[in-house]
Parts: sequence; C-alpha cells; structure tokens
Amino acid sequence: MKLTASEENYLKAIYHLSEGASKSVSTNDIAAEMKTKPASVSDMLRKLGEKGVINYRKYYGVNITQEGKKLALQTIRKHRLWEVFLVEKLNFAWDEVHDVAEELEHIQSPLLIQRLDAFLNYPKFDPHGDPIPDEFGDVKARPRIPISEMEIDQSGQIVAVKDSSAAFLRYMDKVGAYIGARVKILDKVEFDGSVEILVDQKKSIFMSKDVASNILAIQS
Amino acid sequence: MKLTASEENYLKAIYHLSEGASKSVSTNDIAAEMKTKPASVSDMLRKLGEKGVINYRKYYGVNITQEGKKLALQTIRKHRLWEVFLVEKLNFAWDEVHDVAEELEHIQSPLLIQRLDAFLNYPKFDPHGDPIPDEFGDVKARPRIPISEMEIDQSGQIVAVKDSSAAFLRYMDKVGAYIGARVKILDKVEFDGSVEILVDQKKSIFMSKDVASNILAIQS
DNA sequence: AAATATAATTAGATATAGCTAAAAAAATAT
DNA sequence: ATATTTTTTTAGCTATATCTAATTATATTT
Ligand SMILES: [Mn+2]
Ligand SMILES: [Mn+2]
Ligand SMILES: [Mn+2]
Ligand SMILES: [Mn+2]
Repeated sequence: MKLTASEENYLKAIYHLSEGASKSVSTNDIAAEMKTKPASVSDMLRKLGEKGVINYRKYYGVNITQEGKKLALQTIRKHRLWEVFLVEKLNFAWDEVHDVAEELEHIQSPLLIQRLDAFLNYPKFDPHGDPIPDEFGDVKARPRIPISEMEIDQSGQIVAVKDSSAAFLRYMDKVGAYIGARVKILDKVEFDGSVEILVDQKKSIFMSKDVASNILAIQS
Repeated sequence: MKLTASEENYLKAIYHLSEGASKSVSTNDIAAEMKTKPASVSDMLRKLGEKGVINYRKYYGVNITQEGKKLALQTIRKHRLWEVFLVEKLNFAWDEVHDVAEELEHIQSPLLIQRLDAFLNYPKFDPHGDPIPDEFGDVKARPRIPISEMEIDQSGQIVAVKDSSAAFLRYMDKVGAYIGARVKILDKVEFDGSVEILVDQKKSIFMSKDVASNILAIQS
C-alpha cells in the first residue's frame, strides 16, 4: 500500500483522533485537525476507504484498520525520528521541529529511516516525550498522568507534554520546566485547579490547571 | 519567488542543460532530462516563464534568468548537502544517495539547510566531487578535465565523476577508482581512445574512452 | 520554392487535492 | 411525530502535473 503525502497526513490525524477515544472519528473532527473543510475530508475518506486503511460508512464516521494503523505508526515513527535528529544533531529548539518534521516524514526511503535510527542510537522518545514506534509499529507505552491530576506532596518526573505547540513549548522553556525534570506538587487551588510545583528541588512554578493538564509525568 | 517541487526539478534540469552550452535549451532536451513528454514541458515552460525564472519564447527554447539561476543553485546546494549527509553521517554508498537527495532537496526550511551545512562542517564538494554552492549561489569552480583528455605519463588526481548514475559509480567501486585517488596515464590506444591508468602508484586499470571521459581529474 | 520531416504547442483527458454552495441524512428539540 | 438544527455528502469549480493525439511552426531536403 503506497500513500501520498496528503493521505499520510490524514491517516495520521485519524490515528491520533482514534487514540483514547473508543468510538468512530467524525468528518468534522478530522477537518478541524487537518485545517481543511469537511467537504475535502469526505472526499479523502472515500479514497482511504478504497485503499483499505480505514473502514468508512458514509455518515457514520471512520475507524482505522489494522493496516491503516500500521501505516500511520510508520509515519509517526519517521516524524519523531526526524524531530530527534533536528534537536540532537542540528541544535533545533524543541518548539522549532514540528513543521520541518511534518515535511521530512514523507520522504520515501526505508534505508534512510533505518540508518537515521541507528545514527541517533535507536531513540525511544522524541523531544516532546512521545514514544517512537519501532519498525514494526510497536510502541512502548509508558504510564503517564497530567500533573493536574497529581496530589499535593506527590513527586514525579516530567516525561512528556500533551500540547506540542510552539507557544506551549516556549512557555515551558520560559518557566524552566523540561522533559526529565523532577517535580513535586506543592499546592493545588481547589477553586480553579491551578497548581504550584517544585522543579528539581529548587524552583517553584505556579501554573493554571490548563497548563498543568498538558504536562505529563510518571509518579515516583 | 516560491516554486513547487516539480518547478524546482524542471528549473534544475534547465540550469544543468544550460551549463556549458551557449545557446537556448530545447523542449525535447528538457523532456529527455526530466523523463517527461514534450507536451508537459511546454506547459511547465509557460509557468516558469510567467514566474520570471526563465525567458521563454515559444518555439525558440529557453534561457534561464539570473533569478532562475539563483533558485536553481539553491536547490542544487540542498541536493548536494543532503548527499554529503547521507554518505558521511548515514553511511550510504555514493551510488545510493541520488534518489533520496532528489526528494530531500525540496524540504522548505532555510534554518534546516543552514544548520545542516554547519553540522557537516561546511563541505565544499559532494560525494561525486561536484561543488556545493554557498548560500548566495556562488560556486567555487575547480579546473577539471576528463582523464580521456590527459596525455601519456601525465599525473593527476580524480576529483569528480561526470556521470553520477548508480551503474557508473558501482563500476568505479569495482575497479577501485575513487574521488581523491592519484592517477597516472600509462597508455592510450590511438584506435579507440581507451586508456590504461595507474591508481595510487599500484593498481593499473584499463578502461574505454567512454569511461575515461566520465572521470574528471586535476592535473599535477 | 515546395515538399517533407522534425520539433513544439495546443486541445482534451486523467488524477490529486483543495474550495464553496447546495442537497441529503442524522441528530436533536419541540 | 414533526420540525429544526447539525453534520455530512455531493456537485461543480480551481489549480497542479501528467499524458495522448492533433495541430501548427520551424527546419531540412529535394
Ligand atoms: Mn506531514
Ligand atoms: Mn513530537
Ligand atoms: Mn528533486
Ligand atoms: Mn551529487
């Protein structure tokens, strides 16, 4: 099964929207995610359905097939490997990599990805803490919870961000929160869910619930 | 001026066909180079003409403009930098890099290329000995002659290949000829122009004129 | 100079990928 | 159970990039 760059992008979006959610993915949701119009999505769904990477019943949304999942994970693998390359080797900031990786992920060359993976020493996570699927599409899931859901006095380590937008990542940089940082919940405001955390036993950061819910940690 | 990947490929082809040749480039030649049909070329020439990167007079072929030349050299720069990356960092063989570079060269990110250039330590030549234009499109030309034009007993150093096809490069590997090798012309056959050369003062290679004309050297 | 051959362009298709506007189906509210 | 709203699809249009077949312009022969 060979997909165009555009088909790969849609399939990836469908995969992401499927994750967690148990029911079908809707046309409107895909359109929002892809920043296209629902009419364009309907057209693409017909094509992806014909290619067998999704199950598509008109008016009832789509479910990704096993084949589709595998292909989506291949694209995600490439995207994340390139992100690691950009940060580790080319000194990109973690908020600068997404758009370039969005292009690089479509380069067709299994050898390239195999060699890139080796060159990067088989990284397991991308710069945002997201796991890199292996060449068979297997992902090592790591239990992670938003720090908004941790209790006062609990400790943990930041392992990922849920929102990888440049704006959010720059906020992280600004307040000194980063992947790998040790954190402890100092206080939680009942009223609005905002949180005060201690980073690396020295720096205290106060953040809204919205922010806290986008920082993922493993408890310790 | 923003070009599509396809436009960049055509412009690069036109640039290459222009090099050396003093007159306009013909539709048929471009079609042959691009492996498309002349009809497709006519269409593209109209578009490139409208964008001002070529001067196009129907039925009389094209000449690349200054603007076009600059853009073509940017694409060539990217292509060659990626080739260096693939060979130097990812251990690709020099006959495996072209097709992948042909895709990578279209990634749009000035920062990426600037950083890649630095990461590779500002290489001046690609794995086939071709010069890498700088960010302003300036190329350091090196005098180089096909070894078919060298005289008996003359010495030199292989600096590039004219033909970068996988087939030719694998032939080079097979006979042990490589960029950087010291060569001396041992014999030339008057009848058909074939040549015997000594590589690195130890290995003698006999080759047809066709082959010899595709190996470029600087005399010493 | 006219006939012929070659080269290049145009006309008309196809395929991808996007859009707006209209129509139809499904979901929700009365 | 209807009516209304929301969602989704279809129809029709635009743009890119390719093709084949037909046409036209230029170049070469005779
Ligand atoms: Mn993408
Ligand atoms: Mn990422
Ligand atoms: Mn290319
Ligand atoms: Mn090269």
